[in-house]
Order: sequence, then structure tokens, then C-alpha cells
Amino acid sequence: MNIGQAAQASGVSAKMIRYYESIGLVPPVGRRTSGYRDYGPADLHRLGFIRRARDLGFSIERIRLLLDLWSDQSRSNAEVKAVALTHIKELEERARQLQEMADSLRTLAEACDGDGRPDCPIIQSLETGEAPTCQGEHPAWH
Amino acid sequence: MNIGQAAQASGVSAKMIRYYESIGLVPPVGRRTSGYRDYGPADLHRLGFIRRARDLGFSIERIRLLLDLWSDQSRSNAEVKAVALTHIKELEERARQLQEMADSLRTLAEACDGDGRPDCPIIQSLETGEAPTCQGEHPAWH
DNA sequence: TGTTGACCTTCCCATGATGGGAAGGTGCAG
DNA sequence: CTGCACCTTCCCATCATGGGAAGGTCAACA
Repeated sequence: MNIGQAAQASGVSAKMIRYYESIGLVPPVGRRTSGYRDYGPADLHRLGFIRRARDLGFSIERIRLLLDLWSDQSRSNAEVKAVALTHIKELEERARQLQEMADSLRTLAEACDGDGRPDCPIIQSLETGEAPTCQGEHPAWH
Repeated sequence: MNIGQAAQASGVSAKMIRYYESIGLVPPVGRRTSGYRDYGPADLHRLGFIRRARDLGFSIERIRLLLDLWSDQSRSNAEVKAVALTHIKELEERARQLQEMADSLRTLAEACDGDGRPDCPIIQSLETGEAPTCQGEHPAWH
């Protein structure tokens, strides 16, 4: 099986398959006399594992760890779970940070009428670092 | 004011200040006879703006846009708001994706006892792409 | 005055994961 | 035999940031 077919079958691009080989994430695969790489079912299996781990946001280095645990017959599932929980914590931390940024910015955007005047609380806040004033600070219109 | 002091005052590292200058995000600042860069209040003001925009997750290119809008006296706040809303959407999309990954992985992790056996639903799911079985698939204990 | 240590300058390199593209070889179908 | 689709390796780009080397400057202190 050529690299292109392996890419299609595994969902990992040919570029990435070569890259993963170059960094030792997948072992060097057999070559035909032409020099073409030749992929078998076990290779596809490994590539699929990697793709699914990437889809879950695991870094290359952590996938390396997971692959080691995968091939380690004497592994305990507690080790795998620990890696997963660490990763979950990091994902949620990053998600939280992004959402925090979005919330801050939304507060600013809500203070901006967007009515065509040059005056803008968003710009003002970036300029001074101060929270915007008025526009609901004393929400008497409520 | 030297670059180091400007860095301290603005919260942007000296490395980054030079980089921002090199890409034209901040104009070339005055030099002393020694060749040292010399920063004044207006320069600090701009650097502070940039730092706060970075803290809100804006990309360099979008900050360039915001800086243009800042210096444009005839800007309408609607333009600024539009940039902000676009950015909010992107931030929330990324946050959502990360949280989705975390949720998927948490489902797997919950199916894993972590009791020291080699059997592990997390690894199995990465291997086969199938959702884990048992462990609550028929939650009779509810 | 001389020395020392902290600071500045430019330049190059690295990150992480991925894609683009060039130059040249291979394989298969018409 | 020709053409096209595929393969090979190699280099470069991304984005924002930091590290470090080699060399110049400045201020304080003996």
C-alpha cells in the first residue's frame, strides 16, 4: 500500500506520515525496490491511533507516551487514565482562558453602540486599560 | 527611556518590542547617539494598547487593524465593534472545540477504572475508534 | 582612570504541527 | 512510448515568542 492510500485510509496526510516517521513516532516502514514506502495493516492501525489521539488534542509528545503505553503489555490502565486526566485539565484550562477573553471583550463590545460615531469604548479600554464607563454601569433604564 | 524600561513599563518584552518594530506594528523609534532606542510616552501608550489587545487574544494582524482604527479620527465605532465581534466568535469557537475534546476524553476516562489492570477503554477507543462499552452503557445502578 | 556588571545592538536559531512547492524518479494505462 | 498520477527528498513558511552569541555602551565605584 502506497503512502497516498495509507493517508486516505488512516486520515493522516502523506506529509504528516513522513513527518511522524522522521521524528520516530512511527517506525520506518518497508520500502519497495522503487523506494516507495509500503504500508501494511499494522502500520495503518498505528496511524489511526495517532489520528484519533490528535483529534482529541493530544500533543505529539503525549501521543508518543500513549503509544508506549499501548504497546506495553504490562501497563496499568491507571497510567493511561492519569495521562488522559492531565490532558483534560489542560484542555479545559485553555478553553477557560479563551472563553474568559471572549467574555471580557463581549463586555466591552456591549458598551459600544456601534452607531457610527468615532467614540468607542473598546478602543478606549485598549488605550487606557480602564473598563468602559456608562452604558449600563448605572442601569437606570432597567 | 531605554527599551528595557519601556518593556517593564508596557508589559511587552524587549524582544517583542523590537519584533513589533521590525514588522511595522510600531514605528521606528528615535535613537540616541549610541544607537540605543529611546522611548517616549506616546510610544509607551502604543505598546500598552498592543499588550492589552494581545491579552484579549487578538492576532498581530488584527491588532494592526485596531491600531489603524485607533489613529483614524473619522472611524466609526461600528467598524471597531465588528472586528471585536468577529474575534469573539473565533475565540468562542476555539474554546468550544477544546471543551468538546475534553468532554469526549472525559467520557472515555470515566469508563476507565484506573485500577491497575492492563485493560483500558481509553487505549481501546484510540485503537479502534469505537466508543467504550459497558461501564455505564446500561446504567442499571441508577 | 580603570574595571565591572548591567544593559543595549544585530543576527541566527528554535519552538509545534502542518502545508506548499520544486526537482527528479516510478508505475500504470492507453 | 507517452502522459499522468504518484512517489522521493529537500527547503521554506506559518505565528508569536524566547534563547543565545558576539560585540558595543553606560553608570557606578575603587
